[in-house]
Amino acid sequence: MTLSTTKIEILDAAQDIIQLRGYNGFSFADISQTVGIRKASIHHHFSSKAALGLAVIRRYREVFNRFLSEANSKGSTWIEKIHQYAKLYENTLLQNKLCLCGMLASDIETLPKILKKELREFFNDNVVWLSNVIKVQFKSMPDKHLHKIAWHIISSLQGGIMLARMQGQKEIFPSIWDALNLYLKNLK
Amino acid sequence: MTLSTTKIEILDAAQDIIQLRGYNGFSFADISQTVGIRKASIHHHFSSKAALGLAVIRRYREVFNRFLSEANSKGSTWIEKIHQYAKLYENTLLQNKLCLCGMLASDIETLPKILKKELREFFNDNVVWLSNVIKVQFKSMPDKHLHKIAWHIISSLQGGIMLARMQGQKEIFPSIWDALNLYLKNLK
DNA sequence: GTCTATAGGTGGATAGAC
DNA sequence: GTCTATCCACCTATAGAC
Repeated sequence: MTLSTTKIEILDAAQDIIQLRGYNGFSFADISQTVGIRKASIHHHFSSKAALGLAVIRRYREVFNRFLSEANSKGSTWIEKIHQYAKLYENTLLQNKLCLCGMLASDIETLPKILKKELREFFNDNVVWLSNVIKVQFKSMPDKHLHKIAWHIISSLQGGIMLARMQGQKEIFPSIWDALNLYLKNLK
Repeated sequence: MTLSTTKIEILDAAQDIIQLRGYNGFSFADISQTVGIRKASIHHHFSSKAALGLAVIRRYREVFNRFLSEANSKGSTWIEKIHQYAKLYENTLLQNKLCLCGMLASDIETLPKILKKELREFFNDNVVWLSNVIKVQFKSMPDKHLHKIAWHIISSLQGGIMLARMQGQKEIFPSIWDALNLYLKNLK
């Protein structure tokens, strides 16, 4: 499926604003200004705010999963793979943004139902990927335990990016990776 | 300072809604309905939305700090103290809410300046408390390292509560405490 | 201290011309 | 596919009666 330039620009603008200010902090007026079209014209491309939000999450999820696949094929150690995963968060922080889905996770109670579903699937993908990465090292570890570790990794990184940005001290984030790294190396 | 009943009810309602839906998801209309007074009457107690928000954070911070002081005087081990800290988050999750300040941390880009300042001080208090608790066990550990560990604990718990609520799987949270516990026990 | 009434702004969304 | 014009709901905030 090919997207028109305008459609992509709208998606880009919407994603940017959501990662910066959250779902309730983004409006058609903001996008209108960034893209350079009128509010009414956005509705030609996306029927509603929810439809636009859904499209943003879907695209983000696809891009994210493509990154994870590629990280897999690079043949590095399990720790290096998780470090690449962490770097993804750090790059986001350096743009003063949160992970799109981390931001939406805290907005969950105000989201249209269809967005909640897509959001949970994004995190399921993440848990599955991390679990598989860890499993290579700990072959006999039960899935339940693998998932626990995966959720801990995601929680630390999502919390870390959120707090480092809030505090205006980006150096907080790398130190969280250090701690996480120590935790992973002591696993058995 | 004594607060009138109405004032307290307004603070309670505002805090509840912010912990559930965030700063941009809370309105005078919501509070009006919960407390049972008209929107205009709220302005008699709090001059603006920002003033109300600030009062909510200040009170939360005070209550939180009182809890931390009490936890200190209970003479339990350092791990038990941090576990009590984690329990505080778990109780919040069981009400389907986020930590007030965790929620506001993700809303940071949309907050009035005065709220940002108070928010950062809340987290500074938390870092100081955790650092002091850990220092009892690791007396020669440099402050910088203590702060790293503190930020990691806060990040995991804030991220954990956010994700467990989002996923609708509250059992994710205790498993994050397990991981954190393992991390702490391997510190040296 | 609470009310009604209202101002002035912004939100998402729609109709219809071009 | 983009525009103008408009709708209605909701927002924070204020004036002034009671």
